[in-house]
Amino acid sequence: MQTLNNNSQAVYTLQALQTGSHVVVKGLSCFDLASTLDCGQAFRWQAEPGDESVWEGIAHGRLMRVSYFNNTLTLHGTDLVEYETVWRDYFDLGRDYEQILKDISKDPVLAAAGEFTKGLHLLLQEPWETLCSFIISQNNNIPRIKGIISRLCEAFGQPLDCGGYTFPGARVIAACTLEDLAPLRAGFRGKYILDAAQKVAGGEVDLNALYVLPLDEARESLIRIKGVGKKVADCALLFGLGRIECFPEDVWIKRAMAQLFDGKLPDCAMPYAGIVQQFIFHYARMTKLNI
DNA sequence: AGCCAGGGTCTGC
DNA sequence: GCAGACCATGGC
Repeated sequence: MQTLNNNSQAVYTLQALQTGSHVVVKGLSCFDLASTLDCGQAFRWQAEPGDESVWEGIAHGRLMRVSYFNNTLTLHGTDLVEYETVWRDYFDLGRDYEQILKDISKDPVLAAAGEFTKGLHLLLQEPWETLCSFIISQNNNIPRIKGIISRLCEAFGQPLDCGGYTFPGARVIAACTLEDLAPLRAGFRGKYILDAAQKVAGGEVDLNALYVLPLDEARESLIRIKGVGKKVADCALLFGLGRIECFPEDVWIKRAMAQLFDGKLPDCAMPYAGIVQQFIFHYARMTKLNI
């Protein structure tokens, strides 16, 4: 079902129903939990052992258990109000990915990458958690990023009734010393985490302003933080603030761009740059570009 | 053992 | 503007 919002952009509306303490979203054809939750945009999701159709993670201060089967997404332990205020946007369920796939398939390489990664959705995560996570990501590998973040949450987050810990707020981290952060084993990134927390908690960097600031100004604001360059800033803007015009270029993307696209993103991808970036990243890593 | 990991900073040209 | 050393840590 499609309707129009006040910007005259097509809005994709899926039927969501509440059954008991679950919310069920039906008719979701272009969706895949494994590639969405384990493609290096978020670091706190885990598949049920032996079952890639059920995942558990903590976001927005809540433990969420999701499953996807037969074009139906089930969100456990929530209600329609929370779905509409948090999870619909988090899983980017208001966007028509079939249409995106159709549009980018004008380019044959993107068609292949899009088909390969079909179902991968962009996640709209929380700004501070995303910024902090991608500061930790620099010159690092995904398993170790997950470990550092896990220790960060356990040490400074709030325990949840059902297990696990929330991602600690910037204020909590800002009150720490470098020695407090030592157990995280974040290496040289510890001082960057502290500077980010201090600037965010102190209001020097206003993350909520970044939703609407012109892109270059938003980027400049983030780059004031020590340890934040263009790539980390773009990741925070894309994954934490939904700025899909960002196209973060890490080592994999640089390799893929040179090898697959002769350095230039095809025009048909431009309206969805950040989303397509995620397709290319996942495609490049999974195939190791041995084509 | 040595290289690499969703980079950034600092120095020196 | 651009190259190169360096930054901590852990997996392979």
